[in-house]
Amino acid sequence: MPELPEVEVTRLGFADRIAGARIEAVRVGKPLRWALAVEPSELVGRTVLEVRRRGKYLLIDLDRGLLLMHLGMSGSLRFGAELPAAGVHDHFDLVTARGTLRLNDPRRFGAVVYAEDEASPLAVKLLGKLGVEPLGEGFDAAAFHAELRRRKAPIKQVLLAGDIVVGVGNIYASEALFLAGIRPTVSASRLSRPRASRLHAAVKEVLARAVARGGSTLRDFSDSEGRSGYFQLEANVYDRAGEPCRVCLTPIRWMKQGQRSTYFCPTCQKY
DNA sequence: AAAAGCCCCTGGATGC
DNA sequence: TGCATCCAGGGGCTTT
Repeated sequence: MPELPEVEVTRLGFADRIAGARIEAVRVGKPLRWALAVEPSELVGRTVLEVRRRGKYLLIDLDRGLLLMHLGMSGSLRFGAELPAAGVHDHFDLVTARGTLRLNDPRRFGAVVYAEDEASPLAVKLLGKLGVEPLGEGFDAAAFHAELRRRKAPIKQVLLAGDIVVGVGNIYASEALFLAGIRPTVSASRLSRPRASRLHAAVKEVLARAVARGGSTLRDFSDSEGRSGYFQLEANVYDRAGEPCRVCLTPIRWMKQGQRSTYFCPTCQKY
């Protein structure tokens, strides 16, 4: 579920409130993708400094060490002073003096991992190969084009890989390519400078817009206060197979690319 | 180095 | 109603 917009909306919902809070207890449920890598009791007494985001990871800085969190496919975070008793899919609780941060993740592709610092081997393994932040200063159209020219894989899969630019998942890859008028199957290396530029702008636009709409709620995404997102209501192609294109009325097409669904308009995205 | 497949796991929708 | 199949916002790991 969570791509950059959902992760960022989640972060914005609790970062300010948890900053400065002392950790009172840590509860772990079923195993997530990786082990926590620290004894939960060792975190008690530490203080949360701030919450950052890198790609789809959340980085929770403590006065010593940090927690790396990932929501996987089905994860969501809640933060509140009076959460109900933990349910079967609540697999991590960070209980602080200001409230509890709780990870709910039915499929358990998500993760919570402790690292002493960002240079630790574990943190480097997870964060080291990430591309640039699409909403930051480092996302440059010319550099983006230069990177794309080195890749022969289909542009959709190159966007998804996250090693050139981070945060673009399955929804927003399809949406950005629609906005840019680019067929998802074209080799990244064949995009001209102007077309790469359009894609660069489309990625920024679609992600920023999705953040403003509170993300996309297709099944179960909700933010740290349980609120749904609304971007899905203005999706042009994602999950709209067979429905008319909002621009030209051609039925939206569905296909598989590397085990993931891709949606596109065969008319607006001719090549 | 890059690309393609394979998994991890649970639950909802669909079809017979 | 029951059961099988397919699909789902990700991404690390292994193999070509």
